[in-house]
Amino acid sequence: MLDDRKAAILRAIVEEYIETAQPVGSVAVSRIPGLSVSSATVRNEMSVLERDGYLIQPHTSAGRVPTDKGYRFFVDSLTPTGHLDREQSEQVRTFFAKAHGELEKMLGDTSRFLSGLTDYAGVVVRQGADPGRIRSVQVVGLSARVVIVVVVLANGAVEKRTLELSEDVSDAHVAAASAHLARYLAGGMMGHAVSVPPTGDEMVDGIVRAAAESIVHPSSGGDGEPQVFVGGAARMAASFDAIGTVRRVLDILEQQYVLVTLIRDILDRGLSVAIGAEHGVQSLKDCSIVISPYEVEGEPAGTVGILGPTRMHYDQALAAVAVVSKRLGKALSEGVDGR
Amino acid sequence: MLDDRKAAILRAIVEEYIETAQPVGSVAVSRIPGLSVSSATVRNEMSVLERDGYLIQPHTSAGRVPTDKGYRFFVDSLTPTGHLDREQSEQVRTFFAKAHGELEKMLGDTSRFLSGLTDYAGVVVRQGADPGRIRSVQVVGLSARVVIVVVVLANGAVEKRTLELSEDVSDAHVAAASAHLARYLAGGMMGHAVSVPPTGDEMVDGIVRAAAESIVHPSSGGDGEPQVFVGGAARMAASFDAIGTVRRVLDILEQQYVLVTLIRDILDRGLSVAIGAEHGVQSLKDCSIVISPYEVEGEPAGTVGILGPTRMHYDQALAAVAVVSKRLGKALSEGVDGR
DNA sequence: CTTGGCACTCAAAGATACCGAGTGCCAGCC
DNA sequence: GGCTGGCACTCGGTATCTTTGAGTGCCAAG
Repeated sequence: MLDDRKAAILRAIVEEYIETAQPVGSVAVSRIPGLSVSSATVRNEMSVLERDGYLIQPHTSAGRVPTDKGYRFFVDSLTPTGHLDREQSEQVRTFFAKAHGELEKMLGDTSRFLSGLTDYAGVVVRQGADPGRIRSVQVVGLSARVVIVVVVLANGAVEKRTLELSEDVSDAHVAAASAHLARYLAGGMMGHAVSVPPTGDEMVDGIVRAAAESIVHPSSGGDGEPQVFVGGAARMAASFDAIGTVRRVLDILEQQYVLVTLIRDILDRGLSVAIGAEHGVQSLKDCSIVISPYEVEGEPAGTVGILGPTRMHYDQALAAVAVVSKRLGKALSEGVDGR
Repeated sequence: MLDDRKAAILRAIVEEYIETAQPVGSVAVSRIPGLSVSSATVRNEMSVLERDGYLIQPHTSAGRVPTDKGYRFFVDSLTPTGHLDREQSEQVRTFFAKAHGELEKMLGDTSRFLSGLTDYAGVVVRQGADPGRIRSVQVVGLSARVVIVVVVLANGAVEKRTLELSEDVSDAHVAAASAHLARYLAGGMMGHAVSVPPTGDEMVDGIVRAAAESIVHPSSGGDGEPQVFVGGAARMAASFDAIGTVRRVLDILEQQYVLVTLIRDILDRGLSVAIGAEHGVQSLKDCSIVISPYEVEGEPAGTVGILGPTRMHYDQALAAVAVVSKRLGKALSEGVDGR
């Protein structure tokens, strides 16, 4: 749809604009090596590219700036090298060598690390259902009607669900339910249906049913919702000079629900990059998101991503996100750090 | 140290400046009701206040702006009404009526709520040691050398500590240690020393000792460090117009360690407000912090606070922070929401 | 001690001119 | 037909200068 020369010109303009944040003029483009045409020719091509919606002019007598469509073409035509430069690879290596600690801490650290690596904001979303193998289940009574279910997964994650029961239960009931659940759920997978046979005691079975339900159905109760970790939000401030833009973007970064929806949306569309207004969020029209899901033990467990200005270094961002998601998945699959 | 008239003039200037963010001139001050002096007199007084370090002039032929010392005088002379206005009280009521869920979620929500209430950034710090009564202790093996200790507290909080042992242990050892710890620690207080008698089995005792240590000594292992929740960081962007300032402040808000140290420092000095450069953090020289510790079941459990520009509405901030810390402590003391 | 008066200062806001990067278009050339 | 050099034109950005007015400091008189 774009002949070679137009494509080359468009790519050059996008690259130049990403680098300088200044509208790109025909003379600058005509100077790129490998394209030996005069600036007049470039001008003609550029005006076609503008007519077709790949570029716009901020005003007459200024150079051109890529539109979302222009960036999209650029990103799609990117040969995914998937390689970081030497220094960055080194950073990734040291980070994951040192990475350790609780799951949440690890994910938070990863978001900050991603941000430092790319100089944009880093995001890590942990999907609600942790697909780990259940290592232990325990029910603890807090008051006459409230019990808490604590599940320890093989990777060291601890899930808790607070349950409110419909009638008072005794400590003996709770203990019986705890033992019963432990017997039937240990070794199973979090979020998978498991049938737990009744014990015969109606009180105990009530607790067992509620607890099993809360484990199988991640959305019910507890912190079953996805967790979001945002790191390096401050770096967004450096990417924009309009204070209003910064504010709007930070605002979105705090609304975890919006972020999660947004990321899920991009994944559902089979994309790994969303540019400017492609995602529906008005406040992020000057931003792009680059994401990559990660898997723990072969099961999708979450997503890592980067939020930056539309004029971001897509190649680096894509590579960074890909590498980090892979390493993160691997690190988490290995279970706790001590092994 | 300041006569009545100077104090009145200084207060008027601070109030006016907080309201308008513009240097305050002598004419504006001379118009305040209750002070019937001419602008010339005010000018004389103002030049004395400047000499004494309460005010500065951005440049000749501009009005005056309060210094940190000026704000300090203002804050110290504030009669603490401790009352929020009608609408805000209403907001606090509804928030705490609806507030529920996991402890972490609750604290995060509180930080966001504080931010919404005051229009500055909200901060909640949870001190490392949760002083709750221990409801249950369990040790779960993750691999041959790694075990995780899960403690459920009476208020529904779940603490975990990952331990790496010096030698391989069997499941039987872990189970024995778990049972032994449960017997001796249940009912005790988190963070308090408890003597657990040896079992005689050296393997089991090794686990028991390590686990007990991690519970008693909150700093060792696990997520014993204080947790920080920051809400409404985006609102900081509205308070400043220099993009650099916004960046620096956001940066600090992400460095949890700095925040914790800073807040502890203020508390140690017996203050509840730190203005501008009073705290040592250079990046926050244009910010003030208003804090108030909260207690759960009579024991200090953390701190809530607000970070805003030095020209913040101190009376409202102080009242908001005081009310929220009290209500938060109460809400957490009541234990889980279901009761 | 207070006050009105007055000269002085200086940032901010306009006004004006200029510069130059960049465009569009055209006529000539390959 | 497509490419190119040339040229007139546009228009945002910068620099310079002026004006304006809020605000000060000081002084002499009340």
